[in-house]
Amino acid sequence: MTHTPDTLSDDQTADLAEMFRLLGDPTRLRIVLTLLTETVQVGEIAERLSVSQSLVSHHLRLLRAARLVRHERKGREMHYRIHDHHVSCVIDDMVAHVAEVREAQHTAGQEAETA
Amino acid sequence: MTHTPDTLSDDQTADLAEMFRLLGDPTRLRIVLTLLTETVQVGEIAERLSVSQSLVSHHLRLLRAARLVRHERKGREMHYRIHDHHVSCVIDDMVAHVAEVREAQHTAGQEAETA
DNA sequence: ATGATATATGAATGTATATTCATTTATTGG
DNA sequence: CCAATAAATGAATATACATTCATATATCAT
Repeated sequence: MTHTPDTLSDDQTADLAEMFRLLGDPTRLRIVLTLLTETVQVGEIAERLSVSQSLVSHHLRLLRAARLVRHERKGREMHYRIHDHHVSCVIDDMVAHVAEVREAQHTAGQEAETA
Repeated sequence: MTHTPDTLSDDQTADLAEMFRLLGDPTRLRIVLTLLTETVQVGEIAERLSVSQSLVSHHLRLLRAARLVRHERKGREMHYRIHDHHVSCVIDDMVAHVAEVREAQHTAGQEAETA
């Protein structure tokens, strides 16, 4: 059911947590979602998400370091895109999970989430 | 390449970020990893990870609310396990990503991570 | 009922970090 | 070279939240 070895090294576990943590911030996640299907330059990301260019840059630096996104210079512009399909997969799976949870919650009506 | 619609509702995006955030804490992630292949009771999780029972309980509550894990009472014990295969998939994919990043970093030698 | 075990909860706190603002570094065109 | 545009960086701050400690709830055995 899972290919993940049940024992990961401390380093691997830390890296894994760090990746998830990076996607765990709403602004940063929205940036990643923006880059999921397109290559977009910094200024336009900021514009689309209505956040400051500075903030986008700060976040992109972290996302780059974790290789969640790639960048390439085109003149004065920096073009960013998702790093690879693993990242897309992770997000796809999580979107599916969220969808299921929401469905379950609707089905369950207004009961407490976890009884 | 991705099935994720490029426009998610604000709520969906928030939920998505919340899920990732939950996996983004090292302790909480280790708890989830523990439950990836087995059903384990609270006390034993605490023991295996060498953290307090209280802390494990606090984390499990959050993981439960997000339906990242399920629980079932067996006498005085609470048995926890991963909620569903989506969660396993997310982790598998991310493990693969981390593995690739590490490989790339080795290959690249000691250059700066993002030039 | 009582004591013992397993888990959950609440409040308090220190730390990590998202965001802002000001500034700096690149790159292009004149 | 200069001005203009695009992006990156550093420092400062306010806030969120992981952890601890003390206590409460639940279940079982006697």
